[in-house]
Amino acid sequence: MNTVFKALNDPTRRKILELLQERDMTAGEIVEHFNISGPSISHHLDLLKQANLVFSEKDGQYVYYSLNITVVDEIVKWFMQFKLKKK
Amino acid sequence: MNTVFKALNDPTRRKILELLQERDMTAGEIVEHFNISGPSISHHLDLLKQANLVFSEKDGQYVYYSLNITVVDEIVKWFMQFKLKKK
DNA sequence: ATAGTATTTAGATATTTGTCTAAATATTTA
DNA sequence: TAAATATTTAGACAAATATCTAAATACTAT
Repeated sequence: MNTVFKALNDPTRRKILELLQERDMTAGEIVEHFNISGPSISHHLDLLKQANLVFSEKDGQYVYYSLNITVVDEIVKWFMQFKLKKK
Repeated sequence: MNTVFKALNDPTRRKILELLQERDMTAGEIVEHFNISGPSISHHLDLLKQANLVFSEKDGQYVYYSLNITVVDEIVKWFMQFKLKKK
């Protein structure tokens, strides 16, 4: 849970999630959407992976990134405790 | 949204939210739940307030803190985009 | 008014974080 | 095999963050 909130605490990483929500992309394609160096984006992708928010799959010289929605369930569940218990 | 994710990116602050979900508390009561100095907790409460995650109300020499759930709606909505659009 | 309690503000410090460039690794193509 | 392309790793650095102690502010009670 720590890694998830950490991963979400950056506008660039949240934007990456929104991009991947449209379609899967290679690291390079993701880089093109930002004015940030490749290595920096690579680092962001690593943090998203550590948080289990994205998958990565190598295909030749490319690496495809895609969303992993299963963790979103956990987060929403965490927030729901605040909605529910307040009467 | 930035301030919200920032506020959530700390275990102490998330614990404070969970405490307040049980009942409203004074700053001092909150401090008792942690091995962290009063000023540090005060700073955490300030960040939670900036994110509109908590209210504070002064009553005599005490300051009562309570949850503000309205922001939770926005966050859940943000996460829902990932649940919905993936077909 | 003085002393005591509750909380916040100020300032300092060590750690974490986001970014960069340069270099390394992996793959494709000429 | 050599050159080109895609991506990650390594190392450096400035900015942000969590924490502390000391001091300031605000209120209560003797």
